Amino acid sequence: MTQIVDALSALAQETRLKAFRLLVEAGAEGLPAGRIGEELDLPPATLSFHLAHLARTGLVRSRQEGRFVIYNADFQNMNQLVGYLTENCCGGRSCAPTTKGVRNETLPRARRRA
Amino acid sequence: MTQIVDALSALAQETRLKAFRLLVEAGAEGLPAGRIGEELDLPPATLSFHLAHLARTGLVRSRQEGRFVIYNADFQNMNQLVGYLTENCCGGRSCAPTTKGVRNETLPRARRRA
DNA sequence: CCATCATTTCCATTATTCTGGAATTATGGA
DNA sequence: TCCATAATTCCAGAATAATGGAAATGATGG
Repeated sequence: MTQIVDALSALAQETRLKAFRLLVEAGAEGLPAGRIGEELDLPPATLSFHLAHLARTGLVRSRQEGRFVIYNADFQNMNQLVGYLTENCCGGRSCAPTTKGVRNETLPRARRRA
Repeated sequence: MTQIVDALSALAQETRLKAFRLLVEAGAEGLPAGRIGEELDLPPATLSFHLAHLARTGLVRSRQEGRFVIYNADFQNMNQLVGYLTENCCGGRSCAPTTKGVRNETLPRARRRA
């Protein structure tokens, strides 16, 4: 539960949510910290603070590459978070996205459950 | 985005997450405030503070019923939150729930009666 | 109305989080 | 080595959130 709360609070902040979305867009390769700071127009200390926060919760990982530190989203952990919410906070209902375009073929066929 | 951040931060707090889960369990009928305070062992002012927080974000609704105020989870809004996360924060990956007992490669969890 | 119970509001206190300048560490190149 | 660049840590102030006692509001039955 603590882990879940931590992960939620990591995303419950505009700057961090934006940063995380950039990393999601960037995919597995990730982005150098500075690139994120540039996009979000953040002073380095503030940027570092937020990236560290995301990293502490496991939603994000970092690796050194040359003089850059590359961050990337950890999709596995993000999956677990969404999984938790779906299972524990949706009362057994689908909680699947209902937005246009995207049809959830990824869902394992929600077998009826009376 | 503000809405999403607000909803996330509503859940990003242990007391509120617990309260919300109680309401999810309780389903559409909901629970009187006092019942929640009893379960979570909270002084009334603290309880009210957190319920109001959840209600402000729309994750929860309340109605007066006799001398009780009944709270219930708003599954529609919760769905939207999960939908947002799935679509915007999962990079197109499944992020799908394992509905009921189904095991997913990355989900080490289990437990919790069906 | 009055007593009582349920809940909220008020308010002060404490705790936590956010912010960013300045100093520091790390890396690579000339 | 020395310099430039990338990023983090240090630190302190500002802002926001959580806590809960006490008083106020609201609802119901007598």
